[in-house]
Amino acid sequence: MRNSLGRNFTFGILQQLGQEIVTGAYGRSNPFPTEAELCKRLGASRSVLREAVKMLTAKGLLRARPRQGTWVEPEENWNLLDPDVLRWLMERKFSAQLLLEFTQIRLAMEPMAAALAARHADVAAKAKIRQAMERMKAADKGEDDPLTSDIAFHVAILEASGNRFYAQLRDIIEAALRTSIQLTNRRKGVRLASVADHQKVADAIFGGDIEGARQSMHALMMEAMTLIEAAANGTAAEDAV
Amino acid sequence: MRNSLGRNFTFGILQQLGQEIVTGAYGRSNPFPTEAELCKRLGASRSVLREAVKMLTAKGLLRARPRQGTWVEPEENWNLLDPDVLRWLMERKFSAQLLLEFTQIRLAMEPMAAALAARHADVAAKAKIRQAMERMKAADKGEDDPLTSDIAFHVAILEASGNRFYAQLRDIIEAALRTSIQLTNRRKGVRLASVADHQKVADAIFGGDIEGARQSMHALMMEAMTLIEAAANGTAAEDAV
DNA sequence: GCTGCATATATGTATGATAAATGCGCGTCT
DNA sequence: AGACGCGCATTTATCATACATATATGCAGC
Repeated sequence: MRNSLGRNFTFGILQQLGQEIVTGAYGRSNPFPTEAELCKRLGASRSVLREAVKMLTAKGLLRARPRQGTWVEPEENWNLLDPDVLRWLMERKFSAQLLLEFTQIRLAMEPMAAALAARHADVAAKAKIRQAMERMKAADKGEDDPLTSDIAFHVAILEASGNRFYAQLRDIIEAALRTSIQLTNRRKGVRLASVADHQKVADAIFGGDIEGARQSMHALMMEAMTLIEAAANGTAAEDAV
Repeated sequence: MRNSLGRNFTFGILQQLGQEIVTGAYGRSNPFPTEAELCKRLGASRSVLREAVKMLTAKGLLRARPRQGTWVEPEENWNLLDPDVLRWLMERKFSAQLLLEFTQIRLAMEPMAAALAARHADVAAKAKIRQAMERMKAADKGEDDPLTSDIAFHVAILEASGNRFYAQLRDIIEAALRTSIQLTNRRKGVRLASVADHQKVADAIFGGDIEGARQSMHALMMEAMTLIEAAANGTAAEDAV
């Protein structure tokens, strides 16, 4: 039974190749194989292989031309904001540097999203934020999962912004948080931002306090950033172990 | 000769289907056709059609299951930050609202990128910014293209940030600017931000003035935002004509 | 040394056959 | 009557193969 990776065979090949590519498995010394070679190596027909390669092309990882072959695109052309690409990177080529760069994105976006949420959030959106806060409180008492409730909180705010682009960050922030927790957790019991700090953000949004929402979310992000910067300077040696 | 759309047949089908999808051509009343039907309609073989569909799947626009068929995903699952998707939207389903939401992203990201650039930019990155400034000055005198030189300026700063995610915004900002110019230009002679305002940003970056870079870029973005908000409120009727 | 044609090799396209997944309806058993 | 399960039909998924097209490379001719 091939279908063990979640969906279908093509999807599995996509994951495997995607992960291999982002980890730098193919380069000058080991160029990306030809169609026929990959088929043999992966035990796949040309159809599935080509479809997987096309998907990777669509994500900016590969490019192909007749006679010249298929090659891995330079990293600056990868669609880093594609959920799959970011997940592969985070899971297979995690580095504190990568997480730091990503958090710089969150540092810019999330305060703005909170401000927009304070301005536009409708009843349903606020209810979702409130619900996430409940989960965080429960998690604080050990009655819910801290990671997923934290994700739910940030996602709820992004969606409450009423801006489709901010809402789109949902998947990539989820991917990043889900893997980055490893780093911060590894450093003995460093606690993430407190429930109270999250509550401040929520309250500002509920009260329509635009600047308050922006600033309290900014504070939250700076907390995370500080932790990551410390880890980036501290775990280089540990990572090698 | 089929190869008139830039690359190959598959690529052309990808563009066409992508544009059709984002404009809402397929919905409840007109579900996405089956493989065989599309092949006939587009005069394409199953290979190219399936590969194009896979690429659209990779961008979050489509999803397929045996017996159930292929369908257009709800809009919140589209990868709006994929350059292709954004371009299709901007070119084929342009709206002031969409541009406004996108500019809210720029409003958050670009000041941060400028701040990072003021902090990290190396000699080469600064040279590129300087070069873009020269182009803008030339454009102001009618000796260069205003649009592409403006794009070059913003892209140079994004790349100077030293953050891969910010650098990745290059393509989507280019796509947005290239099409959005229509809107602002349509309103008789509204001028874009002045060369002097851009120069302020550049100078702050050259001088390592982090907060200055952030603030001057923020001012630049607010200028653009104001124009777009005005257009969003003003051109609704015009657009209908 | 240059031009241009032949050729080899990679991807691109076309097509037929078969497998697998799954909604739906029919029939059966209780 | 109702619940259960079996088989059928439909659509994508996969496989195999043939042929087309683009293009880097090298040889031939000047």
